[in-house]
Amino acid sequence: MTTTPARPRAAGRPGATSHAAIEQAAFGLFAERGFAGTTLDDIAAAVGVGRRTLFRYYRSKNDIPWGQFDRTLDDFRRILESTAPELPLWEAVHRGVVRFNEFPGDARPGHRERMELILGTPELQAHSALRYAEWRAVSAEHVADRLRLSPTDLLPTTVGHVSLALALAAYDAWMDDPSRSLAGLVDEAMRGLRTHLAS
Amino acid sequence: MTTTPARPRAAGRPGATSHAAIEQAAFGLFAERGFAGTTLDDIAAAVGVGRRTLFRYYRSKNDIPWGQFDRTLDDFRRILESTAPELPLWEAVHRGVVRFNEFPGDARPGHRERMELILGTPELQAHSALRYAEWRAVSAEHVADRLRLSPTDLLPTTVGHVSLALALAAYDAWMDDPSRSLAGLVDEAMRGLRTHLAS
DNA sequence: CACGCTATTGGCACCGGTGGTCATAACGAC
DNA sequence: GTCGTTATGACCACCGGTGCCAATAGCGTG
Repeated sequence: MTTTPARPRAAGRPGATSHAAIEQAAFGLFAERGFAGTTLDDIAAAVGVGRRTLFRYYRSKNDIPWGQFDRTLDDFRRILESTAPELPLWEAVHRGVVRFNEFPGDARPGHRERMELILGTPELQAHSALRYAEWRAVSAEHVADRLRLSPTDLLPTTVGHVSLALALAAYDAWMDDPSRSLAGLVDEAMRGLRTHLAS
Repeated sequence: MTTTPARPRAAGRPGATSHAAIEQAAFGLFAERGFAGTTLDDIAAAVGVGRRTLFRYYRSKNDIPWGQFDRTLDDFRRILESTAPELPLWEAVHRGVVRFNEFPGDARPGHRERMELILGTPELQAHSALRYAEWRAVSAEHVADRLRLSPTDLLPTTVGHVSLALALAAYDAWMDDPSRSLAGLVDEAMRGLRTHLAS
């Protein structure tokens, strides 16, 4: 879980590998043989490390494609906190989601490969639900903060679920058409929803 | 998968059990020892069949709590089809979701037990994502039909995701407060969302 | 009533992911 | 060099899931 620690000075035996090395080896194998077709033994061998050691870097095989998601969540939290407070709440959250999905050009291919793997593999789709729950909690907390409600109240959780819904709809569309911008699709999904509900 | 077949005349050897019997035994054990703490051997023993046989009634352990979900999906489809065509689309879908979540008083305790298990068990939360995808597809198809779009277009998938989002937010709230009506919570979530987005 | 037909059962072997334990290796500090 | 610390990797056991196949139990027929 803890990403490759950028410890000031290491105390004991140094790690035999790193998250980056594992992910690189793993993604290579996944691309070659598919996710299910790649065993942990394969990955361990490719990394040059014991199979048991992999579990000290990732909680499970399913966690490997998600990488260091906790960091990503911190980013999202920071983005939401930095939205202009004078914006209507819905728009603040929405812009946060959009910004969260803006990737610099060079990060895009890697991100796309990752998401294709995740969204195209049933085991991983299922596993993602747990990650999404953490993501929703972040938006729900933001909404609860601004409205002085509890994060478990109906409105904050609803906004959390709906924000995720828009992002996932955008991802679905992005999978169909890589040429579109992800952030643009999130925006379009929101416009579609508002129009849909406005009648 | 196929629910206990109501075959007109059986040809070969009769089944040794039924979906109902398996679910009953399984839910009993889950309540007693938890989902993870119950092995398939336990269930098989309780039902009085071989472990191997369980897999002919349910694809996996995770599928047992969901029961006959395909039937439920058919219900949902029928409910959507029977909504008044003069209603604005968003409202038709919304009412469909609300009706789908109205349970007759006597079905409620069982349904609640089932959903508590599902929503409270990480493995099952994850597995549910696959079920939700089928559910979303039903609403997306309905929207696509009425708008003469493809079910994979952005608006239909968005509506599918958002409808599910509202239902799940309602379930979250229902878990916190069993005294509320589920359908009422779906309705309240939708009202909250419309207000939220209207500013 | 015996016979064959047929669908279901259930045992068995096997794979892969996951978790526990423990001896051991490699480093920094003293 | 010794000690404390930390990560490693081997061994083991468990469980879910799958392919294979022989055994089985009703049914309809002759």
